[in-house]
Amino acid sequence: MFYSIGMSTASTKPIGSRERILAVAAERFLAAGYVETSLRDLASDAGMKAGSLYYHYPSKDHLLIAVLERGMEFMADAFERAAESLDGSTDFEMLRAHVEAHLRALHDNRPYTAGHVTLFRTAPQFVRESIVPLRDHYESLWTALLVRLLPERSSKEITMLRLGLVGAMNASIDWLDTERGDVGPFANLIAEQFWFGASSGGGHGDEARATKEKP
Amino acid sequence: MFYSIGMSTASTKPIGSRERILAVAAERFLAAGYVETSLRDLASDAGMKAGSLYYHYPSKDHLLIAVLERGMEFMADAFERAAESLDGSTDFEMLRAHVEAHLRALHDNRPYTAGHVTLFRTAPQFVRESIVPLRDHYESLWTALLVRLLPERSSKEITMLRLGLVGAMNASIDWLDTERGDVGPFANLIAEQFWFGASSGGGHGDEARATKEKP
DNA sequence: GTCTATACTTGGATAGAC
DNA sequence: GTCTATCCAAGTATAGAC
Repeated sequence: MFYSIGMSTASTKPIGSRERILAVAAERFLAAGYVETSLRDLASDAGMKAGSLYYHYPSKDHLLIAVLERGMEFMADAFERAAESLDGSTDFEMLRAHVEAHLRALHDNRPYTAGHVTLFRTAPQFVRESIVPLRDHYESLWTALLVRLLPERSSKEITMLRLGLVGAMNASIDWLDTERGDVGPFANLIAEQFWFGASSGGGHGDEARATKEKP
Repeated sequence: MFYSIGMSTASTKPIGSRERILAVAAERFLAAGYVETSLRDLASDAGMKAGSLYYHYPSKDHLLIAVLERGMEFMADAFERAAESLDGSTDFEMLRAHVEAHLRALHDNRPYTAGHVTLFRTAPQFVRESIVPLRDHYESLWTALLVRLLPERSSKEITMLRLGLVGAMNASIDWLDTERGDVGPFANLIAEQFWFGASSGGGHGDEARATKEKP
């Protein structure tokens, strides 16, 4: 089976092999797991034979690293783009915008980003070590945001809150079906719950529910 | 290497082989992953040879099923024990008690329960299908609790809130080091944040912070 | 209940032709 | 850049002795 981006006819500019391999790898690693995916599987998906993969990547590990790196790049880019043009915002608006950016980046680039959530923990040590710097960088962006929003919290509390928030957002990859990709309502719910709490069932300013219920 | 529960001398009643195999499997599966763990590894940890495992379990898959089942039993038991003796409690107290019960069960039986969090997603299909019923049952306990606490929420919102809350709690297995096992403060933080929101930095009733800061 | 020995399969990686 | 052919390692599972 061929990966179907730009492969329909020879007229559309075909995607480079290196990039195509990366795409099918992200897809397969996520769907079937890293170890369960053989290089023969990947080669088949990419329309070539196993041995040919080594012309583009030096090993299976390096291929996984490339997938995870790409995923982290998507996430960090989204965060930084969301950070622009938020100068006049309220604290909650700022939080909400970043939550939405995270969720959107997570789901719009699913094979790469969800792979990060799913595969990192069980990846070979060599792979994990290669990715840690990128991971740390992304975490530091969230830490800085939360410190800014919650200046009175201890750093331990900030860490816990960050992990809880990110954990809650990432848990959505298991079930949030973006069939028409509207993560907006869920972003609102998450941000609202994080900021105001679940017990305050909707009575805290219109901006919190602005896009939540559109009748 | 031998698993060290009750194996010091022949005087202490030795743990049965079947149970010992289960314990080392939970440990190894969590630490190294399911596929990365060979039956030879498990046998070595359990003090026997690979072939002997088949006297106790019919396959590697069944061994993983047994580990995950045990984990779910721990979790469900803890939830139901927490549910007793909570009749006169406030809503928040009830939530907090269940959060603490979940976290305590999660960390006190770590190899089994964390295995559930880590291994389920990447487990062979046959394994996943076998434990889905147990998983559903545990999720239904939380759903029922949240419905009771938040009667005005839609069922979709309840689902999202449950997944967010459980996701946040489960994320703690990656970093919460229970070196002297005090999950209490973290349970407070999670419950507080979920119920009152992160922005309300401590000004909402003493019961919320009762055990949080003990000077 | 545990051991030894082994059958059988699959996977990552390399070499050299085209 | 891709293919074919192949090497070598490792794993699950089985059979039968003790």
